[in-house]
Amino acid sequence: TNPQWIGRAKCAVCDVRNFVLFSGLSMHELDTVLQPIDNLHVPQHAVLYEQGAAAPCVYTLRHGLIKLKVDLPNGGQRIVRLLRPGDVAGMETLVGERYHHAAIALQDADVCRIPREVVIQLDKTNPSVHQALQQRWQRSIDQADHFIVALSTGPAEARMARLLITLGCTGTLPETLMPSREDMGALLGITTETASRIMAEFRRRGLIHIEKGGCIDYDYNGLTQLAQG
Amino acid sequence: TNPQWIGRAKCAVCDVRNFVLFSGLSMHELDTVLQPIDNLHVPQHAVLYEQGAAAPCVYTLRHGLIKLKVDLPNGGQRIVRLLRPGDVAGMETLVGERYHHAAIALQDADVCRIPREVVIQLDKTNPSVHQALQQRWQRSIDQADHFIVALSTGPAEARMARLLITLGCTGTLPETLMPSREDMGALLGITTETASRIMAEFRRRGLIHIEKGGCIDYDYNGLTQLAQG
DNA sequence: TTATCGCATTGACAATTATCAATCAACCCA
DNA sequence: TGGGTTGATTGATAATTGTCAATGCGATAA
Repeated sequence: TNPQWIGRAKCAVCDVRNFVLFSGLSMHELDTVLQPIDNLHVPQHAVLYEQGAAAPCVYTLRHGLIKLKVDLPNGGQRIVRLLRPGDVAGMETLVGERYHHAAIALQDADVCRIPREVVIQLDKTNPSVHQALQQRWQRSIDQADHFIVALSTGPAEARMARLLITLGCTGTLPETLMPSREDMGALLGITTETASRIMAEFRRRGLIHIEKGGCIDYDYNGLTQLAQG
Repeated sequence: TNPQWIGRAKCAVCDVRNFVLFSGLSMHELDTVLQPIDNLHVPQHAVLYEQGAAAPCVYTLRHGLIKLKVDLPNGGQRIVRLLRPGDVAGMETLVGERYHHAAIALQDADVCRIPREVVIQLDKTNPSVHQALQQRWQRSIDQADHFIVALSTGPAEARMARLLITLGCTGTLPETLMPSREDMGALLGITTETASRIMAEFRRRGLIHIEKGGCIDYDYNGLTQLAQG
């Protein structure tokens, strides 16, 4: 269960091309850049990169869901970000030597691996890539802020409601795949047991309907209500 | 108690010039850029900008301490970042229209106000400014991560210990000025009363010595111990 | 000086959450 | 089919934290 090489990237026919880093490049420019870019499949639970590892590449997420986590001194872990299609992982390589988090697939994922030098070069020469990079940076910050304000503030029940809304709102799937209770705990800064209790309670109250590990649907209004408290 | 205009910026003689945005510019380049940059004094508790306001400018902090906060739906507030000399506030103006937080001085502060267009222009034309900007972006992300991992994880006592270490480690002052208990609560996601109780308990245990609102010094080892739990 | 205001502290109690342990359900594999 | 493994759930209890109210303390202004 390690990342698997799929082939060279074909940005020109990429179905999420408009959301990823190179959406502003012309076909010609794409050709000259594509060579060193690989297309990887990251199976669920596979590790894209480890915290502290040398960081030679940036990754754009084409499909799936990836968590960025850091290990805590007491053995636990804390998830600091969730990446969705169009997001970029490992941007710290543009300024530093090492990855600041571990990147792990929560669902099967497809990523494009881009050597840092390619990104640095394009950032210099191509204004649209430059702008796209700035937007990714700001997006990371906005997401981190969301983790602080929405997922790390207030009682656990409200945080969980906000997490479910976060997962559901931006997901385009009809049914959202639920993270494990352990991951929910790491997302919210609570224990696995508390996460489980709250989810079970939500289900009993009819706020969510879970089947086969996926959430069939949920009561958006009810959850929004809880998210206030 | 509003920000006060002090004068035109004099980057060439700025005492923190090596830490701020334009450290890589030559004297000549500085001259052509300095015109639109103002030097402001921000008294303690003064608002540099409001959340959601139009964002025409970026600010570099020369002296003092500034908090970035967001208002919560229930009336409370959450501090998502602390800015120190050399940090930049309002970078979201480079990709968006409005400020994402309110910026308020925790201590008397001096800032340089730089119109977004100036920054955008220099980012295009000057590699050292470009690199400095990237570093500020990454720095914001790292700080946000620290708020999630260190200040929003684990029991309140451990979080408070980590906050004190954070405040003390990077402060160059012999004595660190303590934020109010209310701000500490907003920093850690706990109530003012809990913040007060923990601080009082730290003092009784001799972990910190407070005098005249400022913390004279603290037991670094003891706090580090607590920070683990 | 005295009144008053803002903030820190403390108390009492309720609510929430962690901890530790047990049980349950689903799934895989021999 | 049966044992074993993993993750979710639940229970009992202790520890932590929030809530509401009161008190103390220092600074400032009348």
